[in-house]
Amino acid sequence: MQKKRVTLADVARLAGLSPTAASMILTGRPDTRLSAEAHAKVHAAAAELGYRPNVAARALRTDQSRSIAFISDYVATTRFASGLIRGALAAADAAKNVLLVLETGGEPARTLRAIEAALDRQVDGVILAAMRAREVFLPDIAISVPTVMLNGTNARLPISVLPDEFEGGRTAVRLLAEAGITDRLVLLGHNPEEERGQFRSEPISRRLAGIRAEMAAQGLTFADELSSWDWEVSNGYDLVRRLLRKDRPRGLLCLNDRLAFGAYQALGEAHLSIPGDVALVSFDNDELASYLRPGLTTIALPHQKMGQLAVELLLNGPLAAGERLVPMSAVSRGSLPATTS
Amino acid sequence: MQKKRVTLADVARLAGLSPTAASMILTGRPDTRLSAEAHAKVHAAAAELGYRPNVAARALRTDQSRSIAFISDYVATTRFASGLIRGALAAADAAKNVLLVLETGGEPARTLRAIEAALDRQVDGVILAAMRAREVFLPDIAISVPTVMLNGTNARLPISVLPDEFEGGRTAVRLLAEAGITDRLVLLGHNPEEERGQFRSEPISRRLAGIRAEMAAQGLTFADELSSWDWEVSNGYDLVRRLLRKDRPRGLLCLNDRLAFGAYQALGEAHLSIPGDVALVSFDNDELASYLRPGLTTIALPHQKMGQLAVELLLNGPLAAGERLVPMSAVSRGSLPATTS
DNA sequence: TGCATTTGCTAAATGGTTTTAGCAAAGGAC
DNA sequence: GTCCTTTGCTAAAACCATTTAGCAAATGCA
Repeated sequence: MQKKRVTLADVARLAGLSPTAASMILTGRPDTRLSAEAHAKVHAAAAELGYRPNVAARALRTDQSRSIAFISDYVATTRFASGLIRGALAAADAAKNVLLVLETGGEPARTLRAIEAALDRQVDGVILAAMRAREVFLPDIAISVPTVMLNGTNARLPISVLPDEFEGGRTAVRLLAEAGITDRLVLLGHNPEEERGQFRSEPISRRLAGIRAEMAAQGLTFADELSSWDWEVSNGYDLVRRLLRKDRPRGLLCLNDRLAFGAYQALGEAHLSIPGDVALVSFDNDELASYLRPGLTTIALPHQKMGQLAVELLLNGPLAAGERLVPMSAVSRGSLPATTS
Repeated sequence: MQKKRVTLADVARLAGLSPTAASMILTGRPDTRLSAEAHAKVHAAAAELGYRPNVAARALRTDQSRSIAFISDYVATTRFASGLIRGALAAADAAKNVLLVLETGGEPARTLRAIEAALDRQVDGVILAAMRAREVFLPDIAISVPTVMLNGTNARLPISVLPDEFEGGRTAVRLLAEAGITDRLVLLGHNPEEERGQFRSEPISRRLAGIRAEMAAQGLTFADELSSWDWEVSNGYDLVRRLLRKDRPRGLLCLNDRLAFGAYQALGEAHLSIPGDVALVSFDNDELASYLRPGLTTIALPHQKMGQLAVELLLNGPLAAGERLVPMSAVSRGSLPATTS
């Protein structure tokens, strides 16, 4: 007993006009010559019947579905990275679009399948997102709709939205310098191969480049650089524990918040106080940063803005090649001593 | 110069058959009488041309879009809750479906808009998800497709997938008892109104009910019950700090992992060791639990399985009313003393 | 008045698939 | 040889909105 869906023809009939007229009026065509009276009648009829256009029919005719695909390697691995989706969702919603979310696990075969599934559904655009910034796999298939990379790069698709890691790196160092932490400074998480851009992540190389640049500008040097391939909590803990056996740092520059959390644990065990004995600055503004005690001062990844920008780029095309860098801003909590100004 | 999309008519022409035949063969109709030769020719032609069906056209004709809507209050508020989406995504993908993700912020107006947007797009089913288990707003609109609640409840829509909180609560207490923690036991996060089911969350009431039931069964009582409206890290810290001023608990039963993390911080400051001085059990298996030192033993919310089940229910209909309870299993890390068996 | 233009609207085609109804040929029963 | 059934396939309608081309009436201009 499902009531049949209301179609445009129903609206037209009730308004005493043709479907043509109803369509033109409801889609708000600019140059039409239909009377004000006709407009009123159609709108009234549509409202009365609760008319909702059939998107499939419209898509068939116009090749536009008002939906865009968000294809990512992982869906919100970090709570914070889910900001990418959230930002995209908000921007899509604002433009009366809808997001098709697909997950690839980073696997080429699934990526291909995901792109095809999206294309089959007539999406108006594709966002290829990476939860952790890095070079992204792009299958060898022509994507016939506008496409942007989000938080990742690929040489074959030079349209991307990225955090401004270089400036972010500089900001972190500046924060330390401004807080008067200028010696016994240790870098946590650096990885030599990484820095040479060999592996993983071009954006992370930029983060390091920014750090180096600002260190030089401030005339500072690191007393030590502890490298680690993974950047998990346990790595931070192990590195700092080992460090504390020989040296006592004054400041720790951690390449992400999880490393910093590990550092907190090691410092706590050694009964060192933050920021009195050791100050910390970190990157990402992971959910963790606000949980720690004292709160962790960190350079935030602007995930939400990035997601939003990606959708806006797609929708407001045409797309120009190039990178859009979104600023990373410092979130000051308690892991740096208050500036004496 | 975009090559035009390959249509079914193209395939039929190449195969030397009618579109009717091609359609029947490619959709795998069971009772057709087309020859084996015809099957071979159509499949060959489709493969050669790289034919992909136009989902919009198919949706128009069949009212089925092979896509389902995942409408949630928040997208992955907790990193862990994103398991809901991930599970749904995996199950959808396995059935060659796609997920339309929409966020409502818990607002009635946005919820209504989201449902309409989904229905406009001919989704085959709707999942109404809540990131934090609770009573969910349901707008007064007829949803013409199969619908399930995920991690939330609503009296008007009695089809839901929920964690088995009652059994989960019992498991937590059993874990403590088995580890020999039977006195100076403190409950952390209980809220009297909550327990009476007045506010927020029916599922959480069940968690408490399970705890009470198993405590009684084991002949145990709580030495103290610390209540708090919010369950953030800082609440756990404050409560335990205050507790330590007068008492020293032997075991802490925390109602979620964030509270437990706060407890870790307070215990650490007081130089109490875990699990030697104080043992902890908690709920959720938030990402946090694995970061802590020692790791936090916690009763996991089976988010991924729940998301998967929700999609499977929709796809394998017909839907019977009722709750599907998904078991919560214990994840043992280091916050309980090893069992002496 | 006669012709051209503008105004206000509609008929019909279109998009790509599924599905209903049915056709022609072959085979079977008698 | 006739009639009925089965086999293998197709023509055409249907789904619903958009859009092109164009029609009839009214208006403008001389």
